[in-house]
Order: sequence, then C-alpha cells, then structure tokens
Amino acid sequence: MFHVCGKAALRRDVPFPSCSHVNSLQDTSRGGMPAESNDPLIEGLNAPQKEAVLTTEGPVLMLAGAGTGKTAALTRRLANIIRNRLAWPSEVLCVTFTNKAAREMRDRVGQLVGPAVEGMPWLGTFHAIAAKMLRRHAELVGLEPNYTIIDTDDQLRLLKQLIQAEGVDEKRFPARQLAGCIDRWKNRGLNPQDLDAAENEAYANGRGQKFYSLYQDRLKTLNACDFGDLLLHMLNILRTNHEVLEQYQQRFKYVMVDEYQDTNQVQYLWLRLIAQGRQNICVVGDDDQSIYSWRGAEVANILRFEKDFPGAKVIRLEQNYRSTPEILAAASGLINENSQRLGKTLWTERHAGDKVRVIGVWDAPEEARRVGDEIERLEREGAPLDQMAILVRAQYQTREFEDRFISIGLKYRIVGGFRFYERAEIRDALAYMRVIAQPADDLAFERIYNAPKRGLGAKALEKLHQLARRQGIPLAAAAIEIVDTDELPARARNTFLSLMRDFARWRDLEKTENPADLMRTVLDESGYTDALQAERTAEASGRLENLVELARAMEEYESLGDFLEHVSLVMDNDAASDEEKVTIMTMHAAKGLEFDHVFLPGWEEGVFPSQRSLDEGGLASLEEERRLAYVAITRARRKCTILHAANRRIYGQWTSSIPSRFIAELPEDHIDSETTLTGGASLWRAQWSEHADPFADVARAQPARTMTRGPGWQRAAAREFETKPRRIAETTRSAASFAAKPRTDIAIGARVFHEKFGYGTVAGQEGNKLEIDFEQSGRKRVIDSFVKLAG
DNA sequence: ATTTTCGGGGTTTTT
DNA sequence: CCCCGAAAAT
Repeated sequence: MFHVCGKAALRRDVPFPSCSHVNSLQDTSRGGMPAESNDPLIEGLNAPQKEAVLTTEGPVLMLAGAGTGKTAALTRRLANIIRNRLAWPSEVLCVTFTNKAAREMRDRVGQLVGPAVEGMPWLGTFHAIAAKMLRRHAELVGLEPNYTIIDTDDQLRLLKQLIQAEGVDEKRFPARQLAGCIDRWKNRGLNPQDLDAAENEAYANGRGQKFYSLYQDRLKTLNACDFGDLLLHMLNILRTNHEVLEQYQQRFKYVMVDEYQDTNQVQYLWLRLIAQGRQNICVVGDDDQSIYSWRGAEVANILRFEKDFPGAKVIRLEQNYRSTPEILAAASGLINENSQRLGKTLWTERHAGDKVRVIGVWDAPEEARRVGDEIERLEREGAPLDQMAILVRAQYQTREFEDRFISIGLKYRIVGGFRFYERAEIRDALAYMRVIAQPADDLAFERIYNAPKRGLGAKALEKLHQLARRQGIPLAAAAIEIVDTDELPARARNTFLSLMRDFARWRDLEKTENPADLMRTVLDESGYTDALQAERTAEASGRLENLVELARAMEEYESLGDFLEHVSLVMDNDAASDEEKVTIMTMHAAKGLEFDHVFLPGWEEGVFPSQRSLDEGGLASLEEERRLAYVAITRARRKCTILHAANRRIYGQWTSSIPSRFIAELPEDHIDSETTLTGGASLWRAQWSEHADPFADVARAQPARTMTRGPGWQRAAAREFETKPRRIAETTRSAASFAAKPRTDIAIGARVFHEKFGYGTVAGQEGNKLEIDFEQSGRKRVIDSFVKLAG
C-alpha cells in the first residue's frame, strides 16, 4: 500500500514527494469537519476517537481510560496531520514519557504514513527532545554543545566529592538525600536562587541551596548536565530568551503529549511556553493512571489544562477494547475507592470471560511455583509465552520467579532491572569514549584512569586534583601537565604520559574512524580487553561479550556524540529477541502494555501497597498505590491472576503477612478466590497451628494475639483499616510439590550437569537448592533435581 | 596498592 | 539477606 519514498527527500521535509499516499485526503478535517467515510485513518474508530483524530486545531484534552485505544487515536491524529500536509513532520512536537512509548509511536505512525515519519526529529521523550534543543542553545546556559549527560551514578559521585570538600558528615547527610532534593527542585523548575528558606533546610541544616549551587557550578565546569538539567536549562532559556521561544513557538505547528498525567512541573512549564504560541496542543492522559508523583508528576496539570488553554475541547475515551468485562469490573471497582479522581465510566462490548482469580499461598516459593505451573498449563493449551506477564511491585520480587523459572527451564525475560549501560564494563568503555569526546569530563576520567589497573592510585589522583584545581583545568589536562613536574614518582608520571599519549592518538582517530571501530581500538590499546581476558572467569567472558555487543550497537551511529547521547537517554535493555518468553517486570514498566494473561504476585500489606507508601505520604500515597493496582489489572486482556503469600522473607526475616487491602476492595461478583492454606495438604496442618490463619484473622477484623507478627502486620493491625469479610473457597490443591527432600548424592565441589546451563561445580547447598558455578553462565541457583552428577 | 573484613543500610517505581 | 563502601591488613 505504501511506496517507499526517497528517504533523502523526506529528510529534507518534503512530506510526500511524488508518491501519493492512498486516496486524496487533503480536503478534510480542518476544524473537525467530518472526513470521508472511507478514510483509512478513521476507519474502525469510535466517535470520540474520530473526533480526536480530526480535531487538529485548537487545544484538545483527551481523557483516555486504560485500553480505550488512546495510542490509536494519537498516532492516527499525527498521521492525519502529516498526510493532509497541515504540517511537515519536523513541525510537529510529539512528546512521550518513555522510550518504549516513543518507539511505538514512531512505528505505528510509520505504518500509517510510510517513511515520512523518519523525518520526525521531534518525536521522543521529554528528556531526549530537551537534550536535542539544548545542544543548539548550550552557550546560553554556559555549556558547550558537546556537553555530557551524566547519569545518577555520576551524579552521586560528584555530590559525594562536594560533600566531602565542604567537610559535611556524609553519614548524617548522605549524598542520596542531596541528590533527591536537587532532583525535586529541578522537577519543580527551581534554580538555586529560587529556593526559599524552608527548601534550603531540606539538606544539611540549611545548606541545601549552597550545595545545589556548588553542584551546578561544578557541572558547568565539567561541561555536563544531569537528567533534570536537560529540562531545567531549556526552561530557563525559553523563559529568558524571547527569540528562542518564538522560534520554537513558530516551528511547532502542532504539539502532542502522551501520558500528560505524568508530567511534572518543569515539563509542564516547558510545554506550556512552547504551545502557548499556536495553541494547537493535544494532550492525552488518564488521572487514574498517574503513578509517578514520587518523581514530581502532578496530576493537577491535567486538571488545570482547560484553564491554561481556554476553549479546550475535552474528549473522553471510555470504550475499552482490551479487557473482558470481569477484568474491567474488578479494576473499576478498585479504583472507585479513590477519592481524588475526575471519574470515568469504562465499558466494553466484549464477551464475558473468566473472573479475576485471587490465590492465597503459603510463601513466596510456592507463589513462584504456582505461577510457573499456570504458565506451563497455558502454554500446553497453546497460549504464546509472550502474551503472559508477571507484574511485580518492586524489583526484588523478580528473583523468586527467576529462580523458579530457571529450575523448570521456562523462558523468561526481565524488563528493567540492570540496564545494559549500567554494567561496570559498559560504563568503563563509555567513560573512555567520554574522555575522548569531551576532555573536561572529569567524572569519566576518574573512572578509567586506573581501569585497567595501571598502578595509579588514590594519591596519584589526589595530586592530579590539586594541580587541576590550582590551574583551573580538567583532570585530563592536568595529567599532561603533571608529567613535567616532580609531584609524582617517575613511574606514575610515565604511566600518565603514556595514557595521555594514547588519548591524543585516539582523539585523532575519532576524526577518521567510525565510533564502533574507535571503541574496539581503545579497548584493545588501553589493555582493558587483555585485563578481562587474563581473569579467565565466566564473569569476565560475559563482560567481554557485553563489550562486543556495545561495539555492535555503536555501528549504527555516525558520530561518537550521537552515540553517547543515545546511550544516556534512549538505550534500554529490551534485547529484541524473537524467542517467545514470559515477561517479568514492574507494574510501572508495564504501563502502556497489554498481555492476554497477567499474574500479579505479592498482594500483601507492606509489599503492595508498599510499606513506604504506607509509612509516609498518607492518603495521597495510598491512592497512588491503588492507581498502580488499577494499571496492573487493566494490562490483562483475558485473564488476571492475583496472588498473595502468608509468609514472606523480608531482609532475611520471615514475616507473616496479610492480604493486601486492595484484594478486599475488588468487587466480589467478579472474583474467584482460592487458597491453598485452609484445605488439602495435611502436611501444612502442623505448621498451621503455629501460625494462626491470617485470613481468618482478617475476616474477623481483629488481631490474633498468638500470631507471630511482622512489622507490616502490626502496623496494619494498629491502623485497623476497614476490611470486608474474606471470601475463602475451600479447595483441594495437591501439595505434591512441597515435599522435595535434599539430595544426598551431591556435595560441595561436585561436578554436575544442568540441561540449560551445562557443566558446573557445586559451590553451595541449602536444602534442595544448589548454588552452582556454571562454566558458561556463571553462578546460578538451581533446584537439585534438575542437575545430574557429571562424569 | 590491592585484598580482605567489617559495618551499615537498603528496596519502590524512571529519564 | 545481600550489596556496598570505608577502614585494616598484606
């Protein structure tokens, strides 16, 4: 249907050179006129969706509930604008919240309008777009265009240095806390001079402002920015430079914003300035899915939209196309408990399906076992693995599932968690590149001056720092200078000399070689590769593989600068594998995604809602947790399974827990409850008597005095929150999986074979769990019945 | 200068 | 419980 148009022409903003796309649509839709009924862009859309697509002029607020085809509406709206030549692709600002969302938007618009979308430079996350703008105007805030974007890790190291230099006790006032304050200030659009006395008190007895200001100065010297700066600097520029502001107001004929409920103050101000020019702004959001207030998002922004842009057209999308009525009812019932909401009524035409299932289990391992069993059953019935997901509240919960799935050989992938570029070797490699690209990057220099080990230590660095400070130059420059002094032993001076010669050579190379080859050369010549190879461990070989992977990723980029920006802002861990796998991720990461089958483990007080949200933040915080629950449930298309365990180990302490209040808030008619705890296995009865039945307690809404209680339980009991009577279906679930006895034929040091991981040596044994150093895949924990003695 | 040991702290959630 | 960073040991 779509021809591939000449890319070069498209990049130059010629939207549809000679190739005409589908029917002639040019005559439609200005001001919301009805379009031709055969317009493929609005085909299959419901009335409000059509309205959203066709209302291109003026401010539009789209209130879109979960699964109501919001992305379809948004992408088609964008496609409509481009196709009807209301704007060139480069004249549309389209902001999303995550890279994933940006990518999806790009893909889907691409499907609608063809390769023209490649000429859409202003489609991306807030941070990516702000970074791009800032490159053009860096000098206005005292930066050079090749500024470095530092991550949280660098930020913390830098703050630590400042705190130490000021002689503040780092134990009492941790760098993390300062980082938190600074982030919050930046999220609110506050510069150091904007802080009032109360804010100033937030860190180290009234030294908040001092440190914030020191930190900003230091960043400027390093020619660096943190994440928050990208937006704050741009906001400052737009506020103070009218020409720049006007330039962008003129440029962007249309502005679209996804997940508007998650914008924070600085994003809001930035957007408002830009959109105020032409007023053609369309924001999409759902107050019930606002789950990022902890990082400064303000739902108020969405409530305020009609005031900011008078005459805004409000469009509500309420027909849900994703989930069964049962899932929808459960989610709606839950979110109804929240007091602060605009209120929407989701409905669906879909046929009735299964009820939402709530399963109570004994402990976390059983929970993982149970989910694993269910997934295998679904798989046997023909459900694809990539249509199943386990959504957890916090990252640590993934582990239990990982362990279990490894031992039963179930393919899974964990989204989030360790990002590729957060690994030490990747950061080291990138630090080399940063020093090459930007010699003022002291943080990068400090990272690699002795990696691999070259016999340079703390005192060498200290001398270097002194010299750098005296002369007001970066460390890399000081390293050149120090060679001609007698500040260091000859040995160290020579090391610096040769290191800096290497860097000079690499910088020359940068001009001629592509980034990927440059990095291979650097890793080679710096001795980094050799050092890893010399280790001869499974871990080191994994690191080497990662570095190869990194070099491969660099192939796509034309310049080192492009690549570094991409790494710091865009790169994520979604290793595109076509293999079918179960997805394990946090509820936050799942926003915007959908799966046929969703498992929601750990619905216990203290886990979800999380203890932290219960301890601090009061009602608002609890309501955010509830919205998170709403988001989680509404990810499911066909079936949603919620689990809670009676016992869980927290910080190594076994803790009894009670089911989450959110379970009690689910409308009974749409729920099937089941617990393995009250019926069946006689084996459990014995343990039962020691651990009074937590569900029975909740049913009576009074504490059982004999029960061993964890802190979460006590807090919950003390609060005496309202609890509906529990619904407990007596079931006869077999306890077959419980009995596993540890094997006696395997001892530490034994060589064993595992189907998935190959050969390895037993490093530890605990019950029926083995810790094994695998030759190929490193150290893993496995259930003993899945290994054979080798040889 | 590197390795070892000890103690403290930490878990939400993301760009 | 586990990971990290900072002092102590080689």
